[in-house]
Amino acid sequence: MESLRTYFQGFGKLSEANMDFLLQHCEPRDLVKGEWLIRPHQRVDSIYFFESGYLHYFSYNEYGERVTLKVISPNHCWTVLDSFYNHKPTSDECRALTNVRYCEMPRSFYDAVKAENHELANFIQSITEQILSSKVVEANKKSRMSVEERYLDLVHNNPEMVQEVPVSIIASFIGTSRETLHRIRRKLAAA
Amino acid sequence: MESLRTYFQGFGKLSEANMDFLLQHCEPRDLVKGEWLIRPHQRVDSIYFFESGYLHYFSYNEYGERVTLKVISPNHCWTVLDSFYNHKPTSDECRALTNVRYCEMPRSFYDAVKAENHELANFIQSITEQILSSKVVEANKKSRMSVEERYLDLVHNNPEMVQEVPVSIIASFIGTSRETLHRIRRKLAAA
DNA sequence: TTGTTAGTGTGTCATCTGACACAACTTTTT
DNA sequence: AAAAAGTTGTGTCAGATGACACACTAACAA
Repeated sequence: MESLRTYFQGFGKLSEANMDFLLQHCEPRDLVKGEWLIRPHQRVDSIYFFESGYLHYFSYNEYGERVTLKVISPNHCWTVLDSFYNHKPTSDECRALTNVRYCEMPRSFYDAVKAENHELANFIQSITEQILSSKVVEANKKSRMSVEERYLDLVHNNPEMVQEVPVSIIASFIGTSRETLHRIRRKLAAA
Repeated sequence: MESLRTYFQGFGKLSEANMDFLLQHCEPRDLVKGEWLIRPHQRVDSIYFFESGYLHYFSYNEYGERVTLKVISPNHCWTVLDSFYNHKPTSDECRALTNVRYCEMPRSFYDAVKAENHELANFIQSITEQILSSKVVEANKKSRMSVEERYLDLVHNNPEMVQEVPVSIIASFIGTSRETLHRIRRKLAAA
């Protein structure tokens, strides 16, 4: 739970009372490797914070091919925003790639936090703004990068993920085939 | 100014008094083709709403190549979020591709709106959430699409932009070269 | 232990793409 | 009107990529 406190502190100052109020309502939970966090066609009614482990967030395209949308790493908040904000089911899925420890904040509590007091409402607004901003910065950065640059970026910024997650999933995460990623790795190993 | 009212209404209900308060502080302005909205190394201290015309939002990579980050279409709000939220200069640029009519909401007013009353604060929070959600949905959608699919998507959803904006800029917007986009257009024209 | 399944390493080949070169056409400037 | 600058159409070619095929290894269950 302390990692979640640290995570929130990174977004700005918050009184101790409000911070405790926030943390009180986050349920700690576990998944074993292979379990689903999100099953297809369910509604996502919680925000998740991951303390340890990796998850695979994916969907299927019109040809039935699995498409990786994200590999979720520890120490981040995450949810299926479209489903969470708009109370609608998602066709996406999310499965544990390793054993996972996480916290769950149900929507009812998220709404309660926003209504509790000004400081908490502003804090949530600030988090939303910062996540939005970093999403856009990240998307811009990625749009400039080649597959090889994206892989090197991953090795540099998230070496543990590269160890823990199958090559085939990392390949689809960075937008290429298993074979092409393998060529890149072979080339880098030779150098 | 009515198009801005319609745009805001799309995000949910808002009392007439608050809607007027919101619209009162948006300054209508113009750009002629080729003028800069954002110059390199400036700080972006406003949110913009575009009523007509197209703009080119771009930066330069480490090799001095110009990279298109977005082609901005009418009836959307936009700003350089990282610069706006964090009060820091941006190295990006934004230039009018055609004559442009737009409204400007300075940060001072954005902050005042959030502090004005609960309804406005919630309204801003809701807009931020919806934009964040649609950003993620859009990024996921684009990650699944080939260059040709992205072009067809553009022709379908924004045919006017394809008419008004140079092919070379559309090409870099959808992440390919001028020549490759030309091949795609030739192929589609033949069919 | 053995069989099964999932994941990885590697070669071949057809196709796609980017870079370059240059001609044709448009728009803007002088 | 002439010149200059910007934009578009097109061919060639080398290099990158995806699809396929198959051997090999690791993980796991019977």
